[in-house]
Order: sequence, then structure tokens, then C-alpha cells
Amino acid sequence: MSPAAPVEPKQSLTADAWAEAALEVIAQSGFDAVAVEPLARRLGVTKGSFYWHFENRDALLCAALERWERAETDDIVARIGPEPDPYQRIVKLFKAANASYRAGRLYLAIAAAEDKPMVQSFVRRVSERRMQYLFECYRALGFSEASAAHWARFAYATFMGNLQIGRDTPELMPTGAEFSEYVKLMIKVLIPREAPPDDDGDPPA
Amino acid sequence: MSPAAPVEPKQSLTADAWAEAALEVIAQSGFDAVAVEPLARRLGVTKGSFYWHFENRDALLCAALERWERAETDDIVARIGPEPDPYQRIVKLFKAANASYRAGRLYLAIAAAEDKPMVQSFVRRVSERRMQYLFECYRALGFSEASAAHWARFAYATFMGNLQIGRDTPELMPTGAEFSEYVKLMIKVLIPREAPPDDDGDPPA
DNA sequence: GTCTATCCATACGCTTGCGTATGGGGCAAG
DNA sequence: CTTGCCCCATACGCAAGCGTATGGATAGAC
Repeated sequence: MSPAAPVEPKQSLTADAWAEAALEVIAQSGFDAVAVEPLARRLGVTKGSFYWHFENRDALLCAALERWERAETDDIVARIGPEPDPYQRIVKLFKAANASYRAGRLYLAIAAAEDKPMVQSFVRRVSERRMQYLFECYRALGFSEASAAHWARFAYATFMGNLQIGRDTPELMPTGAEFSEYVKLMIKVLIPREAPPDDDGDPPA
Repeated sequence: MSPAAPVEPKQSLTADAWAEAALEVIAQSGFDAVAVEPLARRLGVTKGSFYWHFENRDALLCAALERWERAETDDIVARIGPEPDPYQRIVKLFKAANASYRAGRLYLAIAAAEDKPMVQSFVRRVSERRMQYLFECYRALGFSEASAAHWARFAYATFMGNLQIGRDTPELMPTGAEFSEYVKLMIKVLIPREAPPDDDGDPPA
């Protein structure tokens, strides 16, 4: 019932602080739940502060989305950047995908608001970048263009689906050792070490 | 700009018509977009009609969710019910999963509103029922309890992720023959005909 | 000390949507 | 014709949230 944690503004609020708070609300209650006045109460200030830092509500949402996109891009290169083996890169992606619960909720919440045109472009870029990264991993493993695209889509769909399951039915997502087995199974299946010899293999061109 | 299609109410409106219209709005604009007065305008009537059929807005949302759950349950048994082969049952599930675009959007939109306690139980039941169905398919294929749970979760995650990709980045989801190849690849990978002999196989107990 | 820019509070008007109260039109029963 | 019921329209009060206008407070510049 109490409005989360009405922190006192120890010093001047920055625009990034507003954007970060907006992302927090999005992760918790969805994109449409971002309102100026409740957010101000949450930060211990009033609207007067907000409309000094931002033009209007849409400007805040845009700033939050930019911050989100930047964080996603930084993560994908920072957490698994210096890894020469493409196999291990995909493995690390799997681990990282299920690592940050908040990041997963954020993606699902933002993607669920794709009817707003502003959101659509951000989600597209982030999603395309991730699948592109996976695509290059499979290419580096020796897959053809066509099969790499299929496997990258396949693997990415599994990422997304696991996020969804973890959010909607967390009791069906195992923990501990059983979860490790589950991840191991998916990695083993989604990263065939040698390309399959038949139709879905990798023809030279 | 125009409010969709303001149909004239040829005869008496039923509660189911309101629920169906609510589902349409959910699929198009998300769960929070369901408002009484816009919905009434959409149906060519006023609030006076609504509050005769329903106690309040929550009652409409509940009715819509019940209608959704019923439709999902009917679909899963009607579209692939009389199929003895568990392998073909999973294959049909894959086809059906990507068949109805609207059903996919509906699931994603409703699941994205799981912060509302009312929604959560519905999503849980539908999702658990689907995974249970998949689980039984894998069991019928000879998988152990543990591995069947893993493969069912794996396959369901892939379903969900493909829905998400098709909604967020439809240009990355192939069409026509290439889509068929994609589906064939997933089926081949997600339904190993003979259970693998090693660790993730199916020990007798 | 004064001045100015920065950051925020307060107060107001406006719109949208929820819920209620009340009345009215249509239609079948009597 | 009148009565009663079903379905809906109209009108109202209320709350929440957006955006604006304006003033106040604080801190550094000079």
C-alpha cells in the first residue's frame, strides 16, 4: 500500500534519475503505469521538478527507452565481449539471459507496449542486434547463411520463451542443479558442434 | 483517427459481446487499454448499456479472461485432439502455435499484465495446461519424468519465443518455404525420435 | 550584499474515465 | 390500454493525471 520507498532527495535530481525510476516502474507495473505524478511522489518531489527536466511525459519515456537500449547494448558486449570461441559466446549468452531477472522483465514489459510507435523502433533495434549477434556466432561456427539465420532465431526464441516462463509460471522453472541440467540440455541441443550433414546443414553457398 | 468501426447495434447486446470486444482491445492495444466508455463507443452504445450487463470494469475483465481461457482450452483439444501419435501431436502443436496470429498477440498481451492478481491465475492455468500437455506427449514418447519436463519446457519456450519474435520483429520471421524449413528444423530438434542414450536421456526411473 | 541561474513547490484548468442515478423507449403479458 | 421488464441514454459527481503558470528557495558569481 505504501508508495514503495519515498526516498528523500538528498541532492539535485538528474534527468537520468527520472529515466531510471521510469524503467523501474516499467519493470514492475508495465509501460502504461509510468505516470508523472506518482513517479514524483516516489522520488519524494513534485511535478514541478519533472517539468523542469523534461518537456512532457513522452520525453521521459523516450529517455528511458534510450537508457534501456544503451544498457542492453553495453551488456551484450561487456558481459561476453572478450570471448574468442563462438561456442562459448553462445553459452555465455544463455547464462547471461537468465542471470538478470530485472532485465528480462524489462524487455517483456517494453516489448508488450509495441503498439506505441515510439517503442517499436527501440524494441526492433535491440532485438535485431541480439539476433545479429547470435547469427554471427553461428556463422563463426561454420554454418551457412540460411541455417545460421534459422539457428539464431531458434536460439533467440528459446531465450525469450524462458524469460516468459520464468515470469508467468516461475514454479515451472527449476532451480539449482535441475536448472543447470536444463540449461545444459538447451545448450547441447541449440549448439550442434559439428554441422548436421543433411538438409539443415550448411551447404557451401 | 476514426474509432475503428462504430457498428450499429442491430439488436440487444449480450455480455459475451462485451467480453469479446474487450479481448479485441486487449489484443490490439494491451490490457490496460480496456476502458468502459471507449468500448461503448466502439460498440455504438453508451455506458448505460455496460453497467446493466456488468457490475463494474473488473467484472468485464474477468469475463473476458474466462472467455479467453475457455477458448484456449477448447482449441488445444479441438485442433489436435484426435491424434494418437504423440509425435504428430507435438508437430500439430507447432503448426497451431504459429497459425493464429491473434491468439498469440492475445496471450502476450494478457501475460504482460500479470502484475494484476486477477490475471495471474488465468495465465498460470493456461500456461500450465499447455506445458502439461507437452509433458504428456514427451512421456508418451518414452521420456522419463525429468527429461520430459525439461523437453516440454524447452519446446514451450520455443513456442513463446517465436510468438514474441513474430510480434516484435516480424521481418526476422521468414515466410513461405523458408518458414516451413524453419519449422521443420525446430521439430526435428525438439522431438528426438529415439531418446538420447546419455545423461539427458530417460533412465527407467 | 546583490544578482542570477538552477531546481522545485503550489495552485490552477483541463481531459478522461469510473460509477451511479434516473428516466425513457420498446415489447410482451394481462 | 396499461403494466412490468428489459435494455439503454443522459446527466451528474468524483478522482487521477497532464500540462502550465508562478513563486520560492538555495547556491555560486561578482
